[in-house]
Amino acid sequence: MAARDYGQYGGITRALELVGERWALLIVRDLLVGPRRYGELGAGLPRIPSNILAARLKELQAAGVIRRVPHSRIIIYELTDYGHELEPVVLAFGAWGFKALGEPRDEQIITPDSMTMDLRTAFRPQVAANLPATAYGARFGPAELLIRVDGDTLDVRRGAGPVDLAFAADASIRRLISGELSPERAIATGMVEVLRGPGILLDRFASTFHLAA
Amino acid sequence: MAARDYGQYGGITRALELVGERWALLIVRDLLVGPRRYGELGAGLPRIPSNILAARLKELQAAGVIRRVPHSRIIIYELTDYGHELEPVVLAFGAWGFKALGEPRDEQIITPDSMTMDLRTAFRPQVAANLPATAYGARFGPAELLIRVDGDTLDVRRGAGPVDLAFAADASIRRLISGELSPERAIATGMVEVLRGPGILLDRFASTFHLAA
DNA sequence: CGGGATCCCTTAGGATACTG
DNA sequence: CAGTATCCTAAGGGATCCCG
Repeated sequence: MAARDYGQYGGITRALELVGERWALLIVRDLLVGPRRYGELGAGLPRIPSNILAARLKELQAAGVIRRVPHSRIIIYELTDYGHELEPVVLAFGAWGFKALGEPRDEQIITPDSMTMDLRTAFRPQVAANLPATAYGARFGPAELLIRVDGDTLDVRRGAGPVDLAFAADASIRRLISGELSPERAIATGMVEVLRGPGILLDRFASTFHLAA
Repeated sequence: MAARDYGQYGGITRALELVGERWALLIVRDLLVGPRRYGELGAGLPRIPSNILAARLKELQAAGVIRRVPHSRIIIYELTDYGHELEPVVLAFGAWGFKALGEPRDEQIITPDSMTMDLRTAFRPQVAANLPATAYGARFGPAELLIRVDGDTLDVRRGAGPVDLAFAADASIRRLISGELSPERAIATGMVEVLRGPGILLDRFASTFHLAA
């Protein structure tokens, strides 16, 4: 149960001992979106074995990265302050990996939490600050996100709500964010389907969320 | 040989597929210090099995993170541009882990490359910019580093050279950097041994390299 | 039903030895 | 020096079962 060590004394080896095991950083990623229950974490991590999830939660707790909070009958997992300090690392790491994303393989899915973190990664506050406050409703397969941009702040949460633009997309949203695909062509080719509101707002979306290779 | 995937389409999962395997990020860390040969990498990664090192190098190469460069008879590994973009991530990750470092266990060693990266992590350019240019010679067990600070730039390399202050320390150097131990006490208790130059310069060192929990 | 624990099997990782 | 080859252990994967 103790994470395997590297026989070395240093910052990076220590970090890897704490969150370097398989699945661990993905648990942290999902908890950065918000506190989650055991079942929610399992649902957001496709095919993670239940025993591995349980083991990682114990290890992360022992490492002081997460906390186990019983709420009446149910149990909530949340990041400690120290765990929360991983946010810039996870975002930067995600930005790096985003650039290497190709087309999705068939068995790959998009979960609400992973999409939320990718949006945070691609968010450009300095651009958004000069644009009007906008609410987007985005549906990626089964996942529906409510994306609110106001000034230089971003708020993403699950579910629906009043929005200026509602659209449905699949993984090709990546090509919109990377700039490989223009908003016009995304709509014209049907890769992004506008459900409500003026399609021109997709331009604003693409300016707000941008991360090029 | 293909790294195991996570069945998910997103930036962080992609990053973990590329450099998330055990040892991989440590190889990247050492290559951030400079190009290295196979044997040098093995020496800097205590107890890494040779077959694992070979496997990781192939995977990292296939991932576009490192490059294999034959130089006449010998072979050099170096980061690609894309691999080099991991530098801020590795530094931030190392800073996070540094805060959780306790006392070293007996079998833990300090390698020149890991110490170099820890120094880069703890370096405070804005503080250094207001101090005179200084060269330190630091010996950590068998590893000897030449640390040159000039304005807001830092240069660390192996070996000796003309320095303003030469000192020997062990892993307790961490407590100096974290601020748990004052430079005066570090010298008084013998944890840091001044070999050459005025010991007062250790104050400057502690101001320049600081990373508190 | 949420939150796990247990089982068995597969595969990656570790130790050591060996080779061009 | 720069890797392969081999053997073995331990961690991960998948399904199922359990308990409050």
